[in-house]
Amino acid sequence: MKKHDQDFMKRQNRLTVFEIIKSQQPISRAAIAKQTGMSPTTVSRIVAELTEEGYLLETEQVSAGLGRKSTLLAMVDAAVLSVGVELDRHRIHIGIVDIQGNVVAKTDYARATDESVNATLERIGAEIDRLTKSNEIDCGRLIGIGVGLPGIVDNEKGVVVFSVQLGWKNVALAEKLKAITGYEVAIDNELKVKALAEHLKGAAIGSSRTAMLGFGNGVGSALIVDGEIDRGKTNSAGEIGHTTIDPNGMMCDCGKAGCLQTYINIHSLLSEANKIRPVRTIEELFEARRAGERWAVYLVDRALMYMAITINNVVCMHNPDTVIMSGELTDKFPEIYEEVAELCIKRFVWEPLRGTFAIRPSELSGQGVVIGSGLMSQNCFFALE
Amino acid sequence: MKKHDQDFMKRQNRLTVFEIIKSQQPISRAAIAKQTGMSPTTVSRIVAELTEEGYLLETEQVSAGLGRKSTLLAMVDAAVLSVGVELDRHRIHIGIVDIQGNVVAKTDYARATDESVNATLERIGAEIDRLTKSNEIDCGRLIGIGVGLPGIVDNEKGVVVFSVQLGWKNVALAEKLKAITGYEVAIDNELKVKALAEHLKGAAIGSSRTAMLGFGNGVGSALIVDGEIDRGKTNSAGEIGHTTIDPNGMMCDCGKAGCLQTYINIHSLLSEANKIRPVRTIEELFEARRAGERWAVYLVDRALMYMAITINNVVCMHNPDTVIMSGELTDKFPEIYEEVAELCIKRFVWEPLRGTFAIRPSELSGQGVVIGSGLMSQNCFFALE
DNA sequence: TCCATTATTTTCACCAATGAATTAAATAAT
DNA sequence: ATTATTTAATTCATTGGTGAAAATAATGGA
Repeated sequence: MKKHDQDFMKRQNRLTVFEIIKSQQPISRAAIAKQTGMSPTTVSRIVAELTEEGYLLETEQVSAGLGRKSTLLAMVDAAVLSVGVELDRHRIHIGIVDIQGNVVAKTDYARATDESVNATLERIGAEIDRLTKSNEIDCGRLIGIGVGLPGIVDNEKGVVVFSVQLGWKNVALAEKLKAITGYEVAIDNELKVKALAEHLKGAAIGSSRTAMLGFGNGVGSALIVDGEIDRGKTNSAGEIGHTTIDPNGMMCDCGKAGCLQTYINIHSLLSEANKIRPVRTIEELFEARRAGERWAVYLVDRALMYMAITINNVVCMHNPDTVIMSGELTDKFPEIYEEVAELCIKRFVWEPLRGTFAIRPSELSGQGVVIGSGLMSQNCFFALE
Repeated sequence: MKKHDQDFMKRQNRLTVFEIIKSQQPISRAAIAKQTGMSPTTVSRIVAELTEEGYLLETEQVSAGLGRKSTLLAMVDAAVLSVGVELDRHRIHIGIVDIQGNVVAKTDYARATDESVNATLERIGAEIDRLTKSNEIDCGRLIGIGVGLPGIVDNEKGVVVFSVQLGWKNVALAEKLKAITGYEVAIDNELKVKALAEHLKGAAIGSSRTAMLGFGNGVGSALIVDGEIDRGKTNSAGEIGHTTIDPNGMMCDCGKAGCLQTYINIHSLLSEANKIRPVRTIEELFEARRAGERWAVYLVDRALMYMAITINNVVCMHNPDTVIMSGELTDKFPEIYEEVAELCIKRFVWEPLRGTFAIRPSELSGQGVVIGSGLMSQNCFFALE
């Protein structure tokens, strides 16, 4: 429970006006007043402030029937910029993201899997520097850096608690990167920020409850409730890779039997396939399936079935209005989306829940993490300031 | 996004002070000021108001070391009363609940399973009337009625969307009961209010993320996040009875194969048992298991295993700090609690999640719904007023 | 032209919260 | 016992955001 003083009240109202303009622009002062219940006085004052500070712009005048025309307001997209970083084992993507989630500049490069934390961060710092300079970014408008990475991440403390993929444990990433770059740094799990990106700019715009599923190397889920990332008590919400799907099933790397990820994971699929025939890539496996080879059909069909089951189980627990499928599997083989969605609804979803949600493919796959982490860091900024 | 004006600010601060006193009483004005960051002036004014209105009481003076003694403040428990109703197929429990969740008066009676909605509500109204009169309850302090029942319930609209157990569909329960009694009525799913009760007064006090599991006739879960019931987009969050646990498994009543509830449900267990030997009650089944009869051991062990799996899966998705086991099965056979909890942690929980949560048996089983629904209706009151 | 209508700005009063100063009541030091 | 110190609570004046009403602006229609 927070103290509510005049200052807090003002900041909240500013934020409200700001968010409305951001999402409904162009919009008039009067419309904002009507929608929020604030007095026109207040809206005008806040708008004047925000304009003064360079966040807003009056665009055209429009007549809404009778009476004086309204003056429409719009965001100055470049008024707030942030950096979004996708930090993966093999590759790093960096982008400059504006207030609307547009990527105004970007770069990416390979990362050596054995590179140290410090070396990785130094390089990121240098690349951000290069990127801002070569694109003549107004660094005065750059308010922070967001980083999305695989693993359990403590957003509040800015610490990577545990990342199997990166091999990191209790790394004070935000602090270190801030020391290097000078910017505020917000970090989070990559699937969670990706979900945020889809909610703000992708396939889940307007959704008040978005469940994101990631099928790739590992299985994960993330939930956005009323625009907020649901992180769980210890930042592990959505770690569904180790939900038990078959207590008598295959052994998982984690030492338990029947973990979900054992049946969907690209890595697992390949190692299962290799018991039958040498298969190097997931593409080969899907090719063999298309060719109708029994073992490939079996393996992939089973994976798709478990994907459908996962969607159903997530829906039962979370009751979302939108489910987004994403990850390496759906990126590489977009045709499976329809198959899984149909299978899920026809075979697994309980009748009363049918029609309460939509299943959609990710729309930002390539840039989701960059956009999401960039926007997340902007949220942190506005929450504080 | 809500409008923040002075009035809102005042109500929020009042609420903050109120909640702190409720949960930390007896406490001094100074301590509240320190904790909230409000000025002593503000706290004093709010306390004066609340005292004036009869909600608070100065108790004793206590010296906290040096300086002037603090005057401790406490709630007047009977200042706010509400009615909690547990509405089940066969039986109805009614209680008068004070602000601390104490049941100050109660009654219960059988309900004919074919009784109409109106007859059921008329009877509830009459019983509430009788209860308040015979216990000399100050009806001026009675601010509302809360009802907990099985099924999908739209709390906001006050409508029972769908209840298999009661055979109701789209019943405007809150409206009807308000028309009969004159009191404000808040309704919700029984497991959800039970979770709220455990959070406020039972096994999950102090938890910021409580997952409640109900194992009985049907399987369900409920989640309390920061003291708020998580209802989902269409009030179906936690409907885990129809999560798919074995795609090639037994048929469920719902027409799908391998639903979780098919393996845990008391009804299912009995019908499975009866394929082998006539068994009338769940007690007989457990008795047979204790006697070491193979088929009974198999059926019950399988149910317990799926209960353990359910806990694991809920933990993976929600990442709670506390998991509460409740329901007819754990009420009747409390010994299974240890067995399930141990099995869950040893066999199913992923290493990084171990130690992040506690599994506890419900502490309010008999009165959870009455207390929870009563307290829920009080929350609604304070949120509005 | 004048009037009704709607949008925006200006002026001003209101009031919740705050901070400084004060009063109250205790303990510690002398 | 007396004084200094510490903490609690109250009193009073100030601050600042908001809302209400009036003023101003701009438009379409009679």
